[in-house]
Amino acid sequence: MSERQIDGSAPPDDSQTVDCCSAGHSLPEDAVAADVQTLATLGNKTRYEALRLIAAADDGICVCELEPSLAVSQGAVSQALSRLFSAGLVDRRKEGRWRYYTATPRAERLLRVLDDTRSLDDD
Amino acid sequence: MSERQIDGSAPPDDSQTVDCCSAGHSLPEDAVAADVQTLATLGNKTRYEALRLIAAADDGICVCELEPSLAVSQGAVSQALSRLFSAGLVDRRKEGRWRYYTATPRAERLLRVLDDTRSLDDD
DNA sequence: CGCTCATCTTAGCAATTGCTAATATTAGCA
DNA sequence: TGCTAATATTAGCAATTGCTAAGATGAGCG
Repeated sequence: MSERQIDGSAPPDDSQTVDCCSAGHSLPEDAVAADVQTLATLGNKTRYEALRLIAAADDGICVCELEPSLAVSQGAVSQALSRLFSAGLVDRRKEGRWRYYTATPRAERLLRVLDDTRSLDDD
Repeated sequence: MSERQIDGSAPPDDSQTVDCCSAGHSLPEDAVAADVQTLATLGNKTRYEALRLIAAADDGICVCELEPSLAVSQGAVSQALSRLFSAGLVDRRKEGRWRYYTATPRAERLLRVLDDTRSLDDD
């Protein structure tokens, strides 16, 4: 049975966390989708490391420089960068034959929080 | 062909971004793995929304309260919470028959950065 | 004790992901 | 213009994921 109702002992009081029919967190549906997309993009070793390398380079870095560090094929690197771009985590500029990638402020702040909280518990 | 070398025109100067054999970002392998794990955990709608709900509740929230808001089975909710816990994004305490979940500082800071940078570009 | 509720665990499967290999595109250069 | 280097795109496949359904576990209560 999954009738979810309490017989005599009530679980917690939901007078403030619940709005009308169930608990809510008040975030527009598309903001959620965008965040999930962003996080899923970074939740992959190739893309995460690509972003780290990009963020570590001061003035942008091109695909051909990234390739030797990421242990995947050229096509995979290109796919990773496209995905980072769609997620708003990198910007890119074309220069001659090369395409230079830079980290967006959003990406930089995310990386910073990860570093700041890795084994710490400040707030 | 994948011989990756420049004939006459050098791509960028890699005198500072490259260390010895290729570009590096100087993060221990297990820190990378942990971060990727954390991000992948949040890169899923069910788990992301679960964390949002948990973070929105002041004093913890139990599974039975989460269930109606997340459009998945009870088992799936439980799995989501376990994953959030392993990733260090929530803490849990047992109280009577119920299990209460709270967000960790790390989780709270991640959510805050997401909110702060959603459509903005400050740094 | 035996029952019921809250939660967790597991097996199994459909859907999604991430890669490689191959091919396309675009820009400089001879 | 034709060649080559840099990057992007695509198809296809193995591996992983996320869910449901079913059963297991553990705590309170009569």
